[in-house]
Amino acid sequence: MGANIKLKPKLIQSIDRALQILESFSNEEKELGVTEIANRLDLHKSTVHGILTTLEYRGYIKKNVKTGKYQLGLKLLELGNLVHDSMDLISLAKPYLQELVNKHQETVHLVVYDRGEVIYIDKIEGKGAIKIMSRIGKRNPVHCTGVGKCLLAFREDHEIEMILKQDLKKYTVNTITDSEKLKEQILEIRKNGYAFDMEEIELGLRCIAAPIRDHRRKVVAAISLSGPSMRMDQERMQNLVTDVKKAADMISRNLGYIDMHF
Amino acid sequence: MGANIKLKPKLIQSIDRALQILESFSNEEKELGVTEIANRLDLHKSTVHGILTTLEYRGYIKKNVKTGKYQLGLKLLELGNLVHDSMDLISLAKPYLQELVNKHQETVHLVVYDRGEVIYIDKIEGKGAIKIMSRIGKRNPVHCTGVGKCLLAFREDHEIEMILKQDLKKYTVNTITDSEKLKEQILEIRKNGYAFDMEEIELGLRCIAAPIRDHRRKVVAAISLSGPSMRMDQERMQNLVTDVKKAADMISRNLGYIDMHF
DNA sequence: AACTTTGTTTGGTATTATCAAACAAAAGGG
DNA sequence: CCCTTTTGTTTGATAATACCAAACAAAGTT
Repeated sequence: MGANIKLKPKLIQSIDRALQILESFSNEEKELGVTEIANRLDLHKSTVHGILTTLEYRGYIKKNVKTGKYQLGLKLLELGNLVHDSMDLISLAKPYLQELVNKHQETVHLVVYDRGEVIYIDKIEGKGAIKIMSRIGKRNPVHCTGVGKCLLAFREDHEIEMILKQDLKKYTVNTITDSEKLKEQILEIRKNGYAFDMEEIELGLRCIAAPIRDHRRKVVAAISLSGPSMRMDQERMQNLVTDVKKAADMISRNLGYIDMHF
Repeated sequence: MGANIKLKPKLIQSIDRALQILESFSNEEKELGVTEIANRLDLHKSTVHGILTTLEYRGYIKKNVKTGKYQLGLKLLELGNLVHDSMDLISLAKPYLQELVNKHQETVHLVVYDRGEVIYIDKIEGKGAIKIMSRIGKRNPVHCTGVGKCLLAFREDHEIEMILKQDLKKYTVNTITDSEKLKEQILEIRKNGYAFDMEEIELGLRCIAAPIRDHRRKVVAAISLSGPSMRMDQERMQNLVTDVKKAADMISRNLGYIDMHF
């Protein structure tokens, strides 16, 4: 669970269960039955039924009358859109991300940092046949993604130390699990203003990432351009750095960031 | 509440309250405090606090450490996106809607029917200075919107009768509140395959709407092109009908609909 | 610095969510 | 086609749990 060291606070059981039910749905499992959910969360089906009734009444769940199963409701589309619209960052960054995609035909991500993890808040796919497995709202660790290392590099020292102290889970042979080595790279990233991910979370996946700063010069987000290793040799990656950094800088400027170099 | 005749079922209080809290947020009120919510929903602040803690733990709510107030969380972005992705209709319709917007520079909507009401599931804004007040996820009555009348016209007769029997709320001087007159119009819409909204829900707002059918020839959605009356005179509207119908037909075809006219 | 207003924590109480069991309605299989 | 199995729904008794109130803490305001 990343650097989320927070202890589980006193939760309201029924609400917590309701939220867990919502999260049981996924792109692979768009429809779930009562007993299916009950087994998964180890609850009684009558309990699940009651929760579903409440969720359905408010539009968070919809029952498919044909199959009798349940699926996520349109209320979530509404609330999701509300969140989307409140994030100025997304709409502001969109044109620059689109430009990157158009020019290089690789998938681009926009992410923010949240409690020791990275959250994808926008994504534009390249035309390439190879799709990157990612999803808006998805969380990933910081130590093995380009954007993650970018965001980590500009956090406060004590927070970095905290992450480094924790167990750096190994995802591939390239994942950096040695905290000393990661620290070195963080210093590099700070100096250069960009990061690479050399198949550190998934074999065959490489990316270039760069940080986004707001008007207070604080790093608040990061973008990345990812592609399959076969298209991402060292030389091309080095060439892409300029464009990725430029896009990130343009977004920063739109957030009120003023470059002090002159 | 439209034709939603459903009685309030036995709801789980705490969950229902939690959902009501989520819905308290809006574009105008992105941040709310504990007591603010408590007063609004007539709950004790300790109760609200407990619910918020649970919602926050799961990421549905995020506390702004600067202001101390709460706002909607990124988990809703994730779930909203999940719903979005499961609706093939949206992505499938997008290019045709975009084409309409590009050509006519007016706002376009994509809607579905749900329990006697219309729900907006996508929207692309025109470049025009006058913005249409609408929002993805918003519900509107069927009797006074172009899309609503479109969707109603192709429902089963008994459902139409049910809607007609109900009180047709007056929104403007142009709102059709006479069920006989509405019935006549519905027959017209069935025959012609498109509907007008002549400032029936909001003064100064007109639109052209057309139905979308799936592979079973069933009307499952509708689109509309809306604009301010000053740009929407009778002549232009009549001219727009062709393009709106054409876009709707193209989307229908993408859903597997096969036209039997030949 | 005193006073509001706000968010948070606490624990007793009664409401309420939960469980189990029985029912109903489909689905599957012989 | 009927019987079996699985699934969704309803019920009511019980104990757990969400709720309220009151007290506390921390800001914000005058």
